[in-house]
Amino acid sequence: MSLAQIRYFVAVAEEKHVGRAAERLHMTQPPLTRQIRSLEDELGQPLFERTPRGMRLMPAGERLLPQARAILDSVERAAASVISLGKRDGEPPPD
Amino acid sequence: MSLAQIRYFVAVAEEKHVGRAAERLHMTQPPLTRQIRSLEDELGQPLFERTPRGMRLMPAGERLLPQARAILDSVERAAASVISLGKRDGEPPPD
DNA sequence: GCCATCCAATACTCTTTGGGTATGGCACAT
DNA sequence: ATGTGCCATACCCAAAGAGTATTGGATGGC
Repeated sequence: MSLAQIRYFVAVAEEKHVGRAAERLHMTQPPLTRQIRSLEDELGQPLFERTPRGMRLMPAGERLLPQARAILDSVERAAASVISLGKRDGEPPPD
Repeated sequence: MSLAQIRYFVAVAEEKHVGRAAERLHMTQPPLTRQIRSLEDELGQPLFERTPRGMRLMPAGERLLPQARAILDSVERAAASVISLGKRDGEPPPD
């Protein structure tokens, strides 16, 4: 499970559509399809149900989504927090 | 910033020694050195001070360490939480 | 019922990333 | 001054990941 896969998962969950999610991620559909499948394989169960109109979250996916968002957020804030140390003057993040 | 880099960073921070950290990570020293440097480049500042006896955390590294651990923990728990849905019978993680 | 359409999935290639081996450079201890 | 113990660099190779082209499958219009 890589950060990229987590980002991909969130994008597909939100767009409910691999094609649109790929566009949003600035990549093409096939590699995105593969990464989602690979993530499902690793977790041992399907995260999405494939319908003719797109992708629909299954229970495992519903369980993962909020945690996935939280992880991406933590990473973002960790990076910002460290980077901000480099800025001259104030040190915004108190923690 | 990848999950692998975060794991590498934590290992080096704990071992204070690239060689030992590499051993613990089941890899060799050179790629580990490179990944640490690449992380420092991305964050725009050094995380470690290089001394003749090993690696010592600098302020940016001290700031990052707890957040890095928390991220790895979140990922671990997210995966476990989803995987547990597949197990027959009980569903341990209530959340 | 048949065809056009709109999805995701697969086959295949190529670029990029990441790890390994060998070696260099630097500081300290003796 | 030489040996030892670090991290850094050079170079190569294997594995991961993204792109293009195409297939397969379900649905909806006619």
